[in-house]
Amino acid sequence: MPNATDAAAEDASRLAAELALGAVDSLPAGALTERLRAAREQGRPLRVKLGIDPTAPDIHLGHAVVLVKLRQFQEAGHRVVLIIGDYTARVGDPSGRSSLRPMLDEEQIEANAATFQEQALKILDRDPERLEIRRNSEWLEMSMIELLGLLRTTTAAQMLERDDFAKRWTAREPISMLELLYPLLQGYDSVAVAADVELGGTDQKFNLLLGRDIQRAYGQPEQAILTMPILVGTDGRRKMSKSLGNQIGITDPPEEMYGKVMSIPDEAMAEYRRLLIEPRARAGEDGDTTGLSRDTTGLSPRDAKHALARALVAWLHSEAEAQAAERHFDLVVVQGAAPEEVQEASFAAEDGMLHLPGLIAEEFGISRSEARRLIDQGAVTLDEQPLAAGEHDVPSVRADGKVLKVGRRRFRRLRTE
RNA sequence: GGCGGGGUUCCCGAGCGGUCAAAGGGGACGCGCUGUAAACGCGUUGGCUCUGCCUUCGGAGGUUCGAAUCCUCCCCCCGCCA
Repeated sequence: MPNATDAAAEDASRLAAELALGAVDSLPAGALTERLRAAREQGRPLRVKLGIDPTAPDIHLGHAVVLVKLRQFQEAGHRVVLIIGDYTARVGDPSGRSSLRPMLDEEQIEANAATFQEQALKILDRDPERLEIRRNSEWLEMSMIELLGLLRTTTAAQMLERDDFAKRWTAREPISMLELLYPLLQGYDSVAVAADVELGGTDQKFNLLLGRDIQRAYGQPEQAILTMPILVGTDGRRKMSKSLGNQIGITDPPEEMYGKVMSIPDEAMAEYRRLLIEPRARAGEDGDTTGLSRDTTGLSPRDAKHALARALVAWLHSEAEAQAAERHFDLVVVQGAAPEEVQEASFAAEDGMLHLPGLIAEEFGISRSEARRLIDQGAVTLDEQPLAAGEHDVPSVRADGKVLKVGRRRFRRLRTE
C-alpha cells in the first residue's frame, strides 16, 4: 500500500528519469531524484545551473543542446540559473582541448556576454520565475584570503586526475596554473548560486563533479550533475566549435543555416534530431505545425536532411523563413541557378572591354590572382556560359545585363556604367 | 640558477647554402560525379601590369655570386634538472 511519501518518491524518480533523458551521465546515481525530492519538501523549484564563458561572440547548436535541456527543466517548473562567465572567460578553460586559450580583454568579454545572453534567450523561457541570469564577476572578484580558502578545498593530485591534465602531464606538455584554477572557480560558482543541479557537456564531467566537492567544503548540499553529449560540427567528426570552423550559429541567417545543416554527413542527422528536435517536440513547444520535425523514418536521407534543416531554421527563425531558405537551397545549390535576388555590380568598360579579374576581385574581396585562377578553372560563367581558360577580358556588350557567377554561390548582375 | 628544444606560407609540419613561393597532411576553394554545401575522384591554394617580376620562412644586422638554411645580437615560446 503506497502511502503519500512513497507516491512522492516514485514521482520524483520518474521525473528524474525524464529529465535525464538524452543525457550521457546523471551523477551520482540517484542524486537528481534526491534533489527533486528535497526541493519539493522545501516547496521550491530546483536551481539548475549552467555556466557559459563568453569566449566567442556567438552561441552555436552545440551550446543549444544543453540549453534545450535546461528549457526542459523550466517546463517542469524549475529555475534555471544561467551564469555568464565574464570572469572565468579571462582564465581560459582547457576542457576538451590540449592547449591554453588566450585570455580575452574585458571589452571583448563584455561584448560577447551581451550577445550570449540575448542569444540564450532565444531558447530559454525568459520568465523571471524560471530564469535567473548572473555574472560570475559578482562573486569571483574576491579577496586573496577568500581565494586561499577556495584553494584549500582541493589538492594538486585531485586536479591531475582530470583526463586532459593527466595526458598533458605525462606528455610533458605545459599546464598553466590558470588552467588548474579554472575548475575551482567553476565549482565556486555552484556555491555562490547554491546550485541543486549543474548541466554541461561530457567534457565538463570533471569540473561538474568537482563542484560537488567544493560545495561540500562550503557546507552546502551537493549538486546533481547531468552531462549532455557533445554535438559534432558540420564536418561530422569533431565537436562543434567556433575555432574549428564547423559551427552552426543559432543566429546564422536562415539560408546559411539551412545550407550548413544540409552539409552535415548523413550519419550525424540522427544525433542532431535526437538532441535538438525531439526534446522540444516531446514537450510540444516547438511550434511545428507541419509535422516535419517529428517523424522522418522512412524518408530518404536527402529528404530527412531537408526536414531537419527546415525544422531547425523554423525553430530559430520562423516557418516562413525556413520555407524560403529551402527554396533558395533548391534553386542555388541543387540546380546551380542564380538566386531570386542578385546584387548588381556596375563596371566601366575600357575600349569596350571588361577586365574580369579586376571586377571579381573587387566585388568578392579576393585577389586578382585568385580571380584569374577561378576563370581558368572554369568556375566563372556569364549567364550560364563558362568562360574559357585565359578569357580574362570580354567585350562589355557580352557582359552587360548578364549574371556573373563565380564558383558555386557568388553572383552579381552586371551593368555598364 | 643550470641544461636542452623551438619560432616556416590559413593551421600542423618538412626543409638545414643554389634545382624553394618552400615536401606532406588538414582546412579552404574549384571542377566532375551525386539525393545534399555528404562521400568519392581530379585540380588549385603569396601578390602583380603573369612564359616574367616582386614580397615571404620571429626581429635587426652580417658572411656569400647566392641564405628559410651559416654567423652575431635581440625578442618570444616550451621542457628537464635545481
